[in-house]
Amino acid sequence: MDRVKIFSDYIVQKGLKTTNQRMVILKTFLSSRSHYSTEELYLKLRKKHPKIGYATVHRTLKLLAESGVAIEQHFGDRHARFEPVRANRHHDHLVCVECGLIIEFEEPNIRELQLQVAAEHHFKINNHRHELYGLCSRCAAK
Amino acid sequence: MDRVKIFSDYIVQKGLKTTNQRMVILKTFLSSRSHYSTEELYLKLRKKHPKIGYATVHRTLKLLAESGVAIEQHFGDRHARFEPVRANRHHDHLVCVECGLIIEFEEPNIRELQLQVAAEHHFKINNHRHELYGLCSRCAAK
DNA sequence: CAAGAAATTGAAAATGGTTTTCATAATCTA
DNA sequence: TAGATTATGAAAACCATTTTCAATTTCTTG
Repeated sequence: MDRVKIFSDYIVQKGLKTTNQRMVILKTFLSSRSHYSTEELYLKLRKKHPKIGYATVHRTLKLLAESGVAIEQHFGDRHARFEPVRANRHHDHLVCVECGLIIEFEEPNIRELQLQVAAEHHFKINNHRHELYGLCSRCAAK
Repeated sequence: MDRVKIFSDYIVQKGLKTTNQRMVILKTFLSSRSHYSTEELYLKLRKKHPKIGYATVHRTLKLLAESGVAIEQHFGDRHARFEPVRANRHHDHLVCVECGLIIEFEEPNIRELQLQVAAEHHFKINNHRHELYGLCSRCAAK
């Protein structure tokens, strides 16, 4: 289903309101590269929509996460990042600690092993975090 | 090698000083359950050593991490946690989102797959984070 | 062993990302 | 379209973390 619709439905279902700001934020969020921090998205939005406040961006990102359109991530640095939910729901990340490059990868065998481990410990897994930190080829070459 | 010695050596090598506070913090840190947050350790220490300040605990934990005796972790909640380094250096975590239970596990096959993925993307991995979040058997049963 | 240099400590203040407050504005219901 | 409710933006509050600074402790050197 279209992610805009998912969000709209969530808004209605919760008795919230559809505002210009929310739609602008959602579209900008969906249309660009992933892994936005609140500040990055705020700065980007400000160019075309100087009146949108930081708090609104922040609240909307939280709302996007709530509605299932975005996922909140916490990489090593201090700020949260938000990533649009896409078809390949389950992927993990390679993060370059030097330049900040983030590469997504999917490895079904890892998934399988995760489930196995969880079963061994009688855990019921809701979500997970799996990130590999290091140097990308470019930074390693320096 | 003994972890107290590793730390002492680090202190000397860096031209720092061996203080009572540092030794007390180190020993308490090593002698108890893992995964302390700064505040938890501070509160625990305060019972027997009421004069140790929060800042000192914080600085010492950072120092422990620097010296390789501790590893700084960031789980979902907002504060950092520190874990003593042990023999099974490479392990991952199962975290119960309900009661906070943390179980460590090791799965060599996952490690292998990680290396493989990194190689595919020409990444040089320094460290990683791998956590599975969900409900432990006890909480799932409720 | 004592004195001086240098590092450490603890309390309080600063920092910085995140979250909340509050008056005003916009949306939506009836 | 009015009235009720939610959203917005700016500023303030929050809170874990980090830094500052005067006083204290450690350690080196004479």
